[in-house]
Amino acid sequence: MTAAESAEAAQRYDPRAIQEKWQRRWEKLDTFRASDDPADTRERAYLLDMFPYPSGDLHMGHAEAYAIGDAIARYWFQLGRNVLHPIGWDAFGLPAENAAIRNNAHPADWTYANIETQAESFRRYAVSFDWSRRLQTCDPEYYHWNQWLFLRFYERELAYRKDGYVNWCPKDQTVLANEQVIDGRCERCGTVVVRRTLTQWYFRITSYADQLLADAEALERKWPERVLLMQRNWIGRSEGAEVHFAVEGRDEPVTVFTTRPDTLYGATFFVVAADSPLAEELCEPSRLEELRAYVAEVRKLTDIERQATGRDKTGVFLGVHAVNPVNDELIPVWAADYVLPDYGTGAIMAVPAHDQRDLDFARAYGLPVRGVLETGQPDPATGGIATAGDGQLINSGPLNGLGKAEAIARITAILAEKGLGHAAVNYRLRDWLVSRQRFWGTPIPIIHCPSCGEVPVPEEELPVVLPDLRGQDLVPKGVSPLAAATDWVNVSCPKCGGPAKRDTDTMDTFVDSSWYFLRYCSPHYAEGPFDPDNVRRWAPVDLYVGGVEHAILHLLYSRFFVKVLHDMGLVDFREPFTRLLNQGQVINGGKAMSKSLGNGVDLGRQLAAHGVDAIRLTMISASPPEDDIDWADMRPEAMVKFLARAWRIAGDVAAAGSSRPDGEPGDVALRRVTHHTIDDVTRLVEAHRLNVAVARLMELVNATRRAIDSGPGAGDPAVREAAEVLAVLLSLFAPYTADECWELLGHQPSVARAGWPVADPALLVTDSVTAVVQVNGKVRDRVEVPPDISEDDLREVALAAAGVIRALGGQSIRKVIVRAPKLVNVVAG
RNA sequence: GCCCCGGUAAACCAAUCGGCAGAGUUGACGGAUUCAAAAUCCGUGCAGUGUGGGUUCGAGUCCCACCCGGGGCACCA
Repeated sequence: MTAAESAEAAQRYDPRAIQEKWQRRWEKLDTFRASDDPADTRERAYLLDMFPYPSGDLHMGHAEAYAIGDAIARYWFQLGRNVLHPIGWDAFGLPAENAAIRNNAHPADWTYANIETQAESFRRYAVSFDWSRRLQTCDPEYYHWNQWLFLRFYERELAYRKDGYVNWCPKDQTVLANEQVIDGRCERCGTVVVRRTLTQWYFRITSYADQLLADAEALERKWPERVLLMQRNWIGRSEGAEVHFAVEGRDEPVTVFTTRPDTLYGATFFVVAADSPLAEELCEPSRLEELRAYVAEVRKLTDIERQATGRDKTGVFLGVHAVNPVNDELIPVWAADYVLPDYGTGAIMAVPAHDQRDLDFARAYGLPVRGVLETGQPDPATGGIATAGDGQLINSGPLNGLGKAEAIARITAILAEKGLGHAAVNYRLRDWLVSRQRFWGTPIPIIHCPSCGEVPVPEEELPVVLPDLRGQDLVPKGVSPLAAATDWVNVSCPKCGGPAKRDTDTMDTFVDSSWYFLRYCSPHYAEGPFDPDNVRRWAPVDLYVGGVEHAILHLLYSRFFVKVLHDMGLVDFREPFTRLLNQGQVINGGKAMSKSLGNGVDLGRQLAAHGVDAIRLTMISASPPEDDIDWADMRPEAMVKFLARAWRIAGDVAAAGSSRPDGEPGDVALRRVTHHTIDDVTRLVEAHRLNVAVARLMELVNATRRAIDSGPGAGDPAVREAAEVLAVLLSLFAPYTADECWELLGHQPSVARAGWPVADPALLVTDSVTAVVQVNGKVRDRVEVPPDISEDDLREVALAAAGVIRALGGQSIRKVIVRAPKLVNVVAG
C-alpha cells in the first residue's frame, strides 16, 4: 500500500473496524450496569424489551425491536438516570424439545447453544443491557419460583384441577389455552385443534376479570388503544341475568344466562349445547340413541367448520319440556350445535322473535315465534329477521308498555323476589389452562397420593427438577414424557409417607414470562421469586417494548399475575407495565418473511454488509416505531452514507485543531441550528418519534457540512460544538460511530456517558419571523416581523404589503384574521 | 356482520393548537471534481393529501358517507 492509498483508507469510513475496536473497549467499561444501591439518588428508570425465545440467531424483527428500546434506554442513561435495562431468555418450550428428539439430544443443549449465539449477537448489536442480570427461565434457579408461585396460587384456590373440554393439538400432542387457539388452529404449529375431555390444571384468571377490565382504564393513553381494545374484547364482559328453568324429570332447575331478560315472555323453546353433559342428562331415555348419534356428528366437525358463518343450525328434540318461570308455560328442550358448552351455562332460553340465531333455528324446525317487543320493524316470524334492538314490551304481563331498560330492571327484580333468578355478569374469558403434556417446562409441584389426594410439594423440597430425559424419551405420546420417568414419578407422600406419584404435566411457558420482569430486579435472590425491596424500587416497568402479537396472551397473563401478587401483599402496584410501545413488524415485499415464501432476510448478512450502526439506523428511520417496515423499500446504504458524513465532520474538526475557548462561541447561525436540533430531538425522543429525530440529525449534519465547506470553516468553535452535539445525539442510534466521533473530537470514552446536551434558550428565540399574508386563504405575500409583534401592528403591516394590495385590486375588505406572529388572512369580496 | 388503525411526490416518510403541503431519505436528472469511474460536494424537478359532501376566513388535520389496505372480534346467548 502506498502512502497515498493508506492516507485515503484512513479517511474512509470503515464500520467493521470501528465495531471491532469499540466492542473490545466497551467490555472493559461496563457502562450500563444498574445500581441497586438504595443510597443512589439518581432517578430510577426501568426499560424492558420483551425477552427473546432462543429459536436460533436474532432476526430482522429483533433488530428493529431492540434498536427502538435501546435508543430510549440510552437516552435515559444520557439524562443521568439509574437505568435498569435487562436481558434474559424465554427458554422453555416445544422447539427445543422437537430439536432434541431429532438430534437424540437434551433440549438444554439446543437451548443454551442458541442463547449463546443470541447473546453474542446482542453484544455485537450494541444493546445497552446490564448483563449481570441475565436470566434463563429453564434454569432451576428460575423455575423454582414458578413452582413456588404455583403453590401460592394453589393455597389461594387460584390454581385448581378440573375435568375440561379442552383444546388439543394433535401435532404437538398437548393441550392449549384458549388464547393459544387462533381461528381454530394451534398458535404455534397451525394444526387444526380438536376437543378432548381431560383433567387439567387451571389458573382462575376469571376471578380477576373485573379488575383486569377496570384497571385497563388507567392504562388509557399509556398503552396503545388497540391493545386495550383487544383485551376488552377478549374479556368480553356482558351484563344480564341468570334465570332458573325447571325441567321435567330433573330435581334441580337449569340455569341460563341472558342479556335480554326483558324478552323472557317470548321464550318459546329451550336449548342446551349438544356436546355438554347436560344434554345427555336431560334427554328422555328413549331418545338417547338419537342424541348420541347427533353428538357424534357434531363432534366430527372442527371448531372452524362449526363456527363457519352461514352454516345451517342443527339440533334434536330431547323429549322433555322446561317451564318458563314467569308464565309456567311448557316449552320444548332441544340440544343444538349453536349453543356452546363452555360459554355461560351451556344452556339458553330461546327467544326466536328477538334473537337471530334462535329465529334461524325455529324456522328450520318449525318452532313457534312470539313477538314481545314492538319495534316498528317487520314481523320476524314472516320476515325472518329478528328484532333485537329496543322497543316497547307486549305480550309480557307486568312488563307490557315498558321499554327495554325498564323492563330488564323490572323483570330482574321480579325474578330475584321469587328466587327464580338474579342480575348477573358473564365473561367470555375462561380460566387459563396451564398444564402441558410436554417435557421442556416447569414441573407442576403437586404429588398425587391415593389416600391424601393432591398434596403440594413441601417448600423446602423445591425446586422439583426435571429428570434427565433426552432423544426418544421425549417423543410425544399423548401423556407427558415425565410419566415414563418412573424413578422421578414415584415418591412417597409428604403427608402420609405412603407411595404416591408426582404430577407429570409441565406448566405453560406463559407462566414463566408472567413475572420475569420482577425477577430482573434481583435475579440472584434466593429467598423468594424476588426481593420485595428491590422490586419496590424498580418496578413497575416504566416502558415495555415489544410486538403486538402478545396483546392478549402475555400481557393479559402478566397483568393477572401482578394483581394476584398485589393481593398477596408481595408488590404494591397493580399493573406491571406503565407504558407500552408496540413496534411493527419487519416484512419483505409486502409480506411477512417466511420460509415458504423464500423472502427471508438474514440479519447477519445485513450486518456484515452495512454494519451494525447502519442497520440500527435503517430500522429507526424507516417509519414510526409502531408501523411495519417493508425491507424491500429500505436502503441501508443511505445510512452508511449518512454515518460517513457524520464521521468525516468529526475528522475535519479534529484536523482543524479547533477548540471552544470561553467567550468565543462561534458562528451564531450554526449554533441556532445546533440548539434547535437539541430541542427538537429531545422532544421527539420523549414522544418516541424516533424516525423524525433521525431526520433532524441529518439536517444538523447537512448544516455543519455547509458551515465547514462554505461557511466559517472546520476551525470555528460552533462547528466543534455541532460535531460534539451530533456525537451525543447519534449515540442513541449508532453507538459505534458516535463513540468513534467522540474520540476523534478528543474526548474520553464512552460517549454513552457524555450527558444529554441542553439547548440554550437564547439560541431558540429568533429576532424575526416570517408572517404569511393571505387574501381569501391564498398566500399573497410574506413579511418579516418581530416574534412578539402585536395583532394590531401585524394587521397594519399586512394590509400595507404589496402582494396584498395587488391581490385586493380595490375589493373591499370584509374581515381580517390575525394570528400573530405567523399569519394574517384578509377576507375580501 | 361489528369494532379499531391507516391512505400525503415514482418509493419510504414529515407537516405542535385547523394557519406557507415538504424536514429527512431513496430513485431520476443536471453540474463540480476525475484521464475515466467510484467516492465526495453542489443543484433540479416531481403531489394539492383515497373519493364525495359538510363546518370554517382558512381543512392533510374536525364532522358525515363511501372506496381501498391492514388488524381485532364473531353462532358469546
